[in-house]
Amino acid sequence: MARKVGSIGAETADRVRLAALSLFARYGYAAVSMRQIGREIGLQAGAIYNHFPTKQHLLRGLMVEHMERLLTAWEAERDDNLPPREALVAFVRFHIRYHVKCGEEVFISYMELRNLEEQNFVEVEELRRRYEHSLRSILEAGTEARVFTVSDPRVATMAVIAMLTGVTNWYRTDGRLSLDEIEELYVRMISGAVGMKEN
Amino acid sequence: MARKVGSIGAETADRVRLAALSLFARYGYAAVSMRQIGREIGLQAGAIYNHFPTKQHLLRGLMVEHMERLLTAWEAERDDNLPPREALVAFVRFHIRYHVKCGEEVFISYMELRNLEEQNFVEVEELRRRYEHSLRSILEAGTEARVFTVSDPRVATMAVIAMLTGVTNWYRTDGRLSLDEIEELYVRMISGAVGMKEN
Amino acid sequence: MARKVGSIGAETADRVRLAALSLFARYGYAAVSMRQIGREIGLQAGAIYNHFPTKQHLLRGLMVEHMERLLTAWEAERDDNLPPREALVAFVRFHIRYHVKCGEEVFISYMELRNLEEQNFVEVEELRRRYEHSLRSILEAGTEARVFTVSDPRVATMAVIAMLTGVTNWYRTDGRLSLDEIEELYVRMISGAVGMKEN
Amino acid sequence: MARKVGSIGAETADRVRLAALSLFARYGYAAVSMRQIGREIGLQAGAIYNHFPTKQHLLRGLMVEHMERLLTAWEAERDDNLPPREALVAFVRFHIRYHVKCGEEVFISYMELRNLEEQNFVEVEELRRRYEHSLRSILEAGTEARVFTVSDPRVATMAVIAMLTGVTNWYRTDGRLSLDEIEELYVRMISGAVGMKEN
DNA sequence: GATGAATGAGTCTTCATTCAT
DNA sequence: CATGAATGAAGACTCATTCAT
Repeated sequence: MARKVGSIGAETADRVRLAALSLFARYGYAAVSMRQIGREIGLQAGAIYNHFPTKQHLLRGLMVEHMERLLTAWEAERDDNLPPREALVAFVRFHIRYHVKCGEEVFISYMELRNLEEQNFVEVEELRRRYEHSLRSILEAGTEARVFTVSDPRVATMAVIAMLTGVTNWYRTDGRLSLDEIEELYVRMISGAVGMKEN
Repeated sequence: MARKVGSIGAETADRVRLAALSLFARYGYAAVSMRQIGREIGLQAGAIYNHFPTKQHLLRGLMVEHMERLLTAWEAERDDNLPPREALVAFVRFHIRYHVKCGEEVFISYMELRNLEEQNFVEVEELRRRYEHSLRSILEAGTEARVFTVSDPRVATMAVIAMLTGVTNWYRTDGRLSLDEIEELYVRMISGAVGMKEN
Repeated sequence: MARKVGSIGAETADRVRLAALSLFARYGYAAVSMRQIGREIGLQAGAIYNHFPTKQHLLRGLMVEHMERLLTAWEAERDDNLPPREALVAFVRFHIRYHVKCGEEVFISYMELRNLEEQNFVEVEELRRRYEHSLRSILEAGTEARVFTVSDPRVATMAVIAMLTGVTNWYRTDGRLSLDEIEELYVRMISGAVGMKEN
Repeated sequence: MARKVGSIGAETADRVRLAALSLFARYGYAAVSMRQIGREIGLQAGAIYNHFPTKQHLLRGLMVEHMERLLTAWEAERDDNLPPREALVAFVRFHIRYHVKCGEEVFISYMELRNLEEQNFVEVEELRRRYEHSLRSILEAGTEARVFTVSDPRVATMAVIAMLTGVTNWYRTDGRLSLDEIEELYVRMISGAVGMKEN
């Protein structure tokens, strides 16, 4: 049988993406089959290939698009004129706020790196590098301005990112703490971690 | 752990474990086949079943044994009489030192949780909870004693663990920094993060 | 066979036929997909079904039409009043000249017989039988007239056809020998094979 | 379930080969599935891969081994001291006798050439070239010795081979003519085709 | 008449697992 | 305890074909 009435290509592609995202996050890329993705949205596995040439393309798309959206959102929000203290706070708040909204994307972006083929891996890593570089610049500027006491900005960058991203592992919309409270907690902890001077 | 002469079976089981560990870490549990594990050590896939009843048992074993070794090592080293400041420093140093030594175990213990069958998952999570509880106790004690300024010990525990475990993602034996220097950096950052009083 | 202006449909059908012919000859009927044929001429696979009801019809068409054109061409050229010697020479020259012009059709007409459904197979075989019967009649007439020395006209027919058709396997337009020279060589060899008396 | 009692590897491989040969000959390589081959001999498709790494290897094996057996048989029978007339007769008789015994191998060796991957194709072609070269040498020697009247030995070689191999297309063990009679007919026709002098 | 999206069956191949030897 | 051969299910992907638009 042919096309279901009213179904449009782009719409189906989006449903596939969504199903894949959710399944990859829950079971892992390698453990999820095209059949399973199709079943989730009432499609034969083969039909997915009308929208994505391979399973790998599907994964790459999810990761690259996530990273690009993240970068775009950060570019829109960052303010390079902010002094280091305020810049760090802005980054921390942005990172948490943005990441808890798309926990699944974040999760697979860390977990499925090894399932990316070389070329796609390089592409995603470059995007990540660009994002994390923002934080490093802030830490370096603050260190130079003697408002932070960071011995090794490279290590500090990774430490802060690790701490921040960890939030997505336990954050629940209906949890004990509001998003605002969580942001506040992390601003305090990270301020301390980088040895931020009180004023 | 020297093997007695003739205990060739246990030796083979160990070779399987080692190969599986390395392959699971590199490619992921779901993406690694029993044939691949066998090939790595010159064995037919079928022979693995003389030592492990299923692939899932193999994974469970790696994860449970890792967590148990970790707990045992920590039990041996912890000193509950230490005041909070010193206890925290001891935990930080222990965690880093222990984890960088077994990056692969740590990696799969985080990555492959979702590939554990329910019962095994529960078991591993309980072990992890016990380990992380040590840190939480230290943070709570230090907060109560007003030597730390931690607003939310539960969140702080997860934040500190996330930051610390992140080290295994980039640590290289022959890297720029010695293990000692790295421990020092993290002691400083985490001391700051928990608002440790200077004295 | 000029197409009337506007008869764009028939034109598309012809492009399909041409593409299918070429692809079937190169890769074999079973190994060529409707998508591949469509791609070759910038068409979606589905569009082919506006012109041919099934892939099998496409194959049948190519083979039947080839055989019919061959028969028609031979009917136009044959001269039943020719004496056996001249008739054989005429057949040899015609066969070679005609077959090297449509190597692909000849090729698939031999190679894809087994991919024809029963009914289509019978139809094509009947056409082939009719064509080859011309040669057999010539050989029988010549034998009766004692200008050929053929022990078994049935076997001789198949032997001559096999020898002649083999030309299409190696003939190249720009090869070492001209078509005329090739015809001459085969006339000599086949004359010998049928024991043609010198005069 | 594991191995069926008594089945041995080499034996199964042979049964696979035989089934594949027969099916490839009847339906063509591309049209035959591994399932079909397995079904023919009561095996799951997957089990075939215990004996042949790919379907292509199976095909290559059938063709290469056929050509090698053919060459070996001819090497055992040829006698380079025979004068051209006798040598040609020997070749004709050998070719027919050998080829009618393995019609399926011969058939796929011609039909499935295009389904061989480049490297395998080259290998098979080289074997074929070596075999056909024997005939060409005979024709050239006979021409030089003026016992044959061949204008172009290269073309004559292909013509003779084509005529001879055609036999496999219609030969039936229980046919009208005995193998001996058929050999006799072809010796006469081919002697004529190469213009063999009567004595 | 063409497209693009869909189906359902099929492709080759790999998988975890079993078991006679 | 290991091998090698097997099973049956499943993997990603392609196929001929259909049909609403």
